[in-house]
Amino acid sequence: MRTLSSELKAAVGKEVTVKGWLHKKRALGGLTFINIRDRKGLVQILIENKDEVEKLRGLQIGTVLEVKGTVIDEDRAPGGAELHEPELTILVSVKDEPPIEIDKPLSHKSDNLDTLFEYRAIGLRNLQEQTVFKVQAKVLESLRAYLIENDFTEMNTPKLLAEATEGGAEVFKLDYFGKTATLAQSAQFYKQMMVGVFERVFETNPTYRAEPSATTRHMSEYITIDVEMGFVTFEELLAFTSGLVNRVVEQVWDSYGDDLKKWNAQKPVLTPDFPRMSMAEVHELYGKAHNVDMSDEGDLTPDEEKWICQYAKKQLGSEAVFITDWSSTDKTFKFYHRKSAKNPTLADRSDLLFRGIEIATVPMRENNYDVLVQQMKDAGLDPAHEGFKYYLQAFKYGLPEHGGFGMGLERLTEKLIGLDNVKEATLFPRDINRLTP
RNA sequence: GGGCUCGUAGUGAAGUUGGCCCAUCACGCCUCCCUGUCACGGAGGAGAUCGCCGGUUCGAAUCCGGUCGGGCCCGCCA
Repeated sequence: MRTLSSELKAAVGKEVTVKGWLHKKRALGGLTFINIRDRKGLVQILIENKDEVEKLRGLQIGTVLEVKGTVIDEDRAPGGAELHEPELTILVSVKDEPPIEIDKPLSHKSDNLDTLFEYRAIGLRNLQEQTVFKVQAKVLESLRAYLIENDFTEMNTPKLLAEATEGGAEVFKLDYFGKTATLAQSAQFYKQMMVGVFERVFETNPTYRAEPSATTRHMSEYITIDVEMGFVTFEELLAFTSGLVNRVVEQVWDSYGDDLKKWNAQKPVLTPDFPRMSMAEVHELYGKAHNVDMSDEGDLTPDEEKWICQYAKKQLGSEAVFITDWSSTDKTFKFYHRKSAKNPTLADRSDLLFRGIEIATVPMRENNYDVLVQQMKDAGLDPAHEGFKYYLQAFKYGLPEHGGFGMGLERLTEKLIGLDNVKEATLFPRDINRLTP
């Protein structure tokens, strides 16, 4: 029977067997301490027998071990217990030393990220590094729970598509049995179609963009938390999204608050329902503060996103803020967005900014078939095109008022922890320069 | 796509107004000492043709040209 590091304290006095990786060795002469890493953490083992210490000669960190020993209650040991009089069995001997540290903080300087990714499989054995992805898994777990509690059906839609028709981003093209296929730039069409079936749907799957971007916030493959809900008003949608982010933050800090201290991560200050600021308001405030005229800008500049988040934190008491009142007459308007009933030159759209970056677009969709077809035509698209045919079916045969969002999982993880680059929050990042490991 | 910037042992850094440098420091590694470490401590040691190619020079990690590979910002985009 294998005992895990987390179960050690409860097994005081017993003889147990632990299995894991040699994580650290400290030889003090007659005393040698080693740490064994397993999926729950570390076990400290005190070795006094010289023959047992000799078994490790020539073996490096990463060696897979089985250790039988007696659990001793010991205040001086991490976790309050350790193994004594151990008998070591080498399961996998490792003679090559790891290329990067696994027991010291790794450099996350932008110049060194390449090294981090080059040795990703080893570097992540570092307990501090693991935290990033434990947090990310918790983000997914908690938002999934929140969505399921709210009657959402989880689904998976195809990522291999016949053609790019959504517009906007560049897409990847690949050979598909002689035809040209594209990789999905979003689940947009499918999640809307499924509103007509399940009312509330979500998925957390990869999204592909072929944009030649080289920034700290873009990748060519990333996970989108795609959520779509029917019979919802714009206000209800924004409130629901606020609730989801709040829930994620609470659960992440409940589970990993201690580990996050090592990253100097501060728990986000949030209001239950995030504040809203209009695009015009942001341009004006930023313009005044920087003595520039932003009124002609349709979108937010990266610097505005950073600035307005600091403003919202100080003035509105929230590190998350919705930017509303987007134009419906410039390129930021997509044909599937809904124009505002009160003012048709604006769209019922909002971007969710968090800690200086856009983490989600949260718009209402045009659900009237005739209006949607007209907006397609206005955008220079052909509603009769095969790429739109199946999408439009859903509307023709009845789709209620609906809206949703696409939230970037890695960006959310990055900002929760306070990392500087979205790639640090990605297990194996894909960007314009990197396709491996 | 545009601008800027970086490349020195396995890792992270110093040196970059040419010569004190066949290259310095820390971590890691090897040998030895050390009975409570937990970023253990101490002594010693190995490990780098300074990304690559060419040029200038008596002399190049350092200057110049080219080239390869990163990074940051902007644009695109989410």
